[in-house]
Formats: sequence, structure tokens, C-alpha cells
Amino acid sequence: MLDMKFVRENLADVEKRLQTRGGILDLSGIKELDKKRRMAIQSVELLKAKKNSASKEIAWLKKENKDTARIMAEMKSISNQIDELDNVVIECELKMEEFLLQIPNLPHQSVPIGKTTDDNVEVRRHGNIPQFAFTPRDHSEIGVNLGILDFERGSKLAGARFTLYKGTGALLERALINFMLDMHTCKNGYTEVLPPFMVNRACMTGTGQLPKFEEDLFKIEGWDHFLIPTAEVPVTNIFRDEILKEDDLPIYYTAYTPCFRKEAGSYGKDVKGLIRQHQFNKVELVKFTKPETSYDELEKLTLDAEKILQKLGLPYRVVALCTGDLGFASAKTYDIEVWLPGQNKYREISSCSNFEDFQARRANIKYKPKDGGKPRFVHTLNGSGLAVGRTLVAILENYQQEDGSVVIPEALRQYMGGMEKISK
RNA sequence: GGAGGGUUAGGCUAAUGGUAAGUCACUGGUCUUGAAAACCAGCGGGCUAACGCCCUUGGGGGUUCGAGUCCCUCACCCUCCGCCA
Repeated sequence: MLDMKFVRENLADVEKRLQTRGGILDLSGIKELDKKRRMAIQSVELLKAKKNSASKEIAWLKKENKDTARIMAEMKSISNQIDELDNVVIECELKMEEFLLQIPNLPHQSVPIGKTTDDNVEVRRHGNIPQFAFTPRDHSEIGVNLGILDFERGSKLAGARFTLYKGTGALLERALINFMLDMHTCKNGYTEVLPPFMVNRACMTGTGQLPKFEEDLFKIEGWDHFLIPTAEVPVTNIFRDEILKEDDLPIYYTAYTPCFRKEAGSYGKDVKGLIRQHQFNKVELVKFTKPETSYDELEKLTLDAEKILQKLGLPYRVVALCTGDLGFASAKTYDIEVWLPGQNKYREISSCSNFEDFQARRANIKYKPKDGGKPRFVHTLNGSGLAVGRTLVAILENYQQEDGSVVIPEALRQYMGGMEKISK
């Protein structure tokens, strides 16, 4: 959520920057509401001051056993006026909040202007694309042939976009989760947390999934809870409605969770294989920082995610998302895309974002500056480190051998009982 | 599922229906060679050019001139019983 005061004082600039995201935004309605609200507040506060002093007077008159009928009648009518004006104020505030909750974050100045994924800017590449002496197969073919992925039974159990991992496939997924968590906790300085996999409405509103994107979420029947679409939601909300100490910052958390997404609007896309599932595993990185350091922290967080791919020997590139491709709550996002030989292209495996104070304002997460000043909103960041299913896809495709077997990356072997290769 | 208890500012904790008192922590100041102690001030949000004023006792509603306090309702937390991994 944007700061109303900032919006009021920078209306034209805010409109202009939001327009770079696509979609047309007219903020004049909110400006009117803001004006109406402030006028009502000014008049109602005069009446309230009057009421307060009159109440004291009544208490005093009663003590003295004097007549209070006249002043009490007068106060009755003032109370009614206060009620009316208070309602005007509340109505304005509700409408403004409803409006503000629908407005996406302002893109950071460094974000490239553009409309679609084609306008994203490649920042760097790492690793060499593997050359095959044969036509590389796609991960679903490799996985099914090795008997480690079962898409048919997955859909028997839960429908399309669900997969059953078997044997070494299940082990590989678990090994990846452990490998990633160990890297982030032991080498990169994150604290592991294991949050609830379903959360209440306040959490979803705090990180920006609600109220706008309810159709993308799985809701629990008969309860105002939702399955989490990413660990970002419960982990960022850990400090909702709290005031942290400046010395506590920055806070680094990492969490493994499954993620549940309806994938509304993606009909026909990536229907085959593991790329787009209703349930997938992810290891997430979340940071709470001071405003001054959040962009440095974004660079570091992105590198922490990249280290996983480097250790696994998977080639990738990093792209800076353009304004039109930016997520709702994000001010700046780097996507990390891993090379998939089966598709002969780079595919997103991580998305690292700085939300600045957008989520912190919605979730009311503050810190108290050391110098005793007023509490300020923290900046929140997060990134996948990494999407586990897609990492498994990348390993199967990049490490496949002509005979259909798959070599296990060196870094992962200690997590798989020393196994070096997956074969039939 | 049943019974009971609870929610006051960053933490803790008061308040016969008369307009939120204290305390601890924290920050700044005074004092000091320095520190501690002591003392003073600040430490939720909003409106205003400013002086100041208004709001804030989990959310919403009601009674009242006036509600932390009384009534209704919802949410969340805790304890016990039942069931259960």
C-alpha cells in the first residue's frame, strides 16, 4: 500500500510512475476523498473539543448539585452532529483504503521501462550451456522413463497439475530441499523457520495477495483461511503488527514450504511436466531491513539464490524485470532463469524482489530507530532460493546422459547416500 | 464438540459510569574526567502554516450528557474435559 501523504504530495509523479506498469490509473477520486476527509475532521474535532469540556463541566455541576438539564440537552444534539461527521470521515477512509489496497507499488527508478517480458533486461549470465551429442529429452520423458515421476497417477490422485514423485525422484526432491536450507543457514546467514502452510486473511492482505488476487488462491471451505501460495506470506507476516528494534535489523529468514496456486488464467500453458503445478515445493528467502540498505540487500539476496545454481552447476541468467512485468507489490525484481535443454531456453526458477515499505505498511511492520525517533516502516524483500521442482527439472535435463540416466551433481551426493547417478 | 478465563501504549500493570494512573525497557538532556546513579523530557495515530486540538483500552454495534467500566456480537489467546496424529 502506498502512503497517502506521499500520494497527496506527489500526485502527478505517482500517476506517471504507475502508468509505466501498463493499465491506466486515475487518482483524482482519491484526491477528492482525501480533501473531503480532512474537511470533515477539522469540523468534527471542534465539536469534540466542545463535548469534552462540557462533559467535565457536567461532572463538576453534578458534584455541586446544580442543574445540568440545559447543558445535557445541548450536548445531546452536539453528539448527534459528531456521529454524522464521524460517519463521513469513516466512509472516506474506508473508500480510500479500498482504493489504496488496489494500487500496485511504485517501480524503483532503476527499473527498466517496458511493457512485456520482451522488455526485460538481461543483467548477467553464468555457466556454459551443455552441448549434447544426441537430442536432449525433456524432463517429463526422462523422469517417466526412470520411473521417478508419475504424472498419470498424480492426476488420478488430485487432477491435472499434480505429480507423484517416486523412489529416487522423491529422494532427489528432499535432497534439494535439505541442500538449499543448509546452504542458506550455514553459509549465507539465514535463520530457518517452518511456518504454517495455511494463513488467515490478514496475512494475505499484508503481503498483497488480497484483496486483488483471491481467485489465484486455494481457500479453506468454511473457514477464512487460505493455503499459502509462497512462504513469503507466513514468513513476512511473522512480524505483522510489531515494532522491531533497529539493532534487530537486518533479519534473514529462510523457509521450506509447499506452495499452492490455482494458476488461474494459465490454461494451456506448461500443461506437461513439472513446470507449472498446483502444489510445488520452494525454499524461500525473506529479509527485513532498514530502508537505507534494502537495495544492497536485494543484490545480496539475489546472489544467495544464484549460489545454489552455481553449486549445482546449472547455467542461468539474471534479468531485471521491466515496469510492465513487475509483480503487484514489488518495487524492483530480478528473475533468475535456469537453462532447460529440453525446452532450449531459460526458464524462471527464482524471483527476487524488494517491496520497500509496501508490504510493511499493509502488514504494519515497523522498527524503532536507535536515536529515539518515531517508529518507521521496515523494508521487506524476498526471493526463491529456489523453486525446488524446477531445480529438479533443470538437473534432469542438464545432467541427462544418452542412455537415459542422469548424473547427480557433486554437491547433492552427500544428501543422497553418496549416489552418483540415477538409472533404471 | 463442551466448560471456564482473558485481550489497556514496546513489555508489565492500575482505574465506585466522570474522560486512561503507574512501572520497566528504550532515546535524548542535565550533572560527571568518563561511566553509573539521580533528576527532567520524549517514547501509538491523525488534523493544523503554527499555537494547539482530536483520536487510541482486540474488532463492530447498543445504552448514556458522558463507556476501559454496563449490554449485544465477532475475532483471537489461554486453561480444563472429550476426541485425535
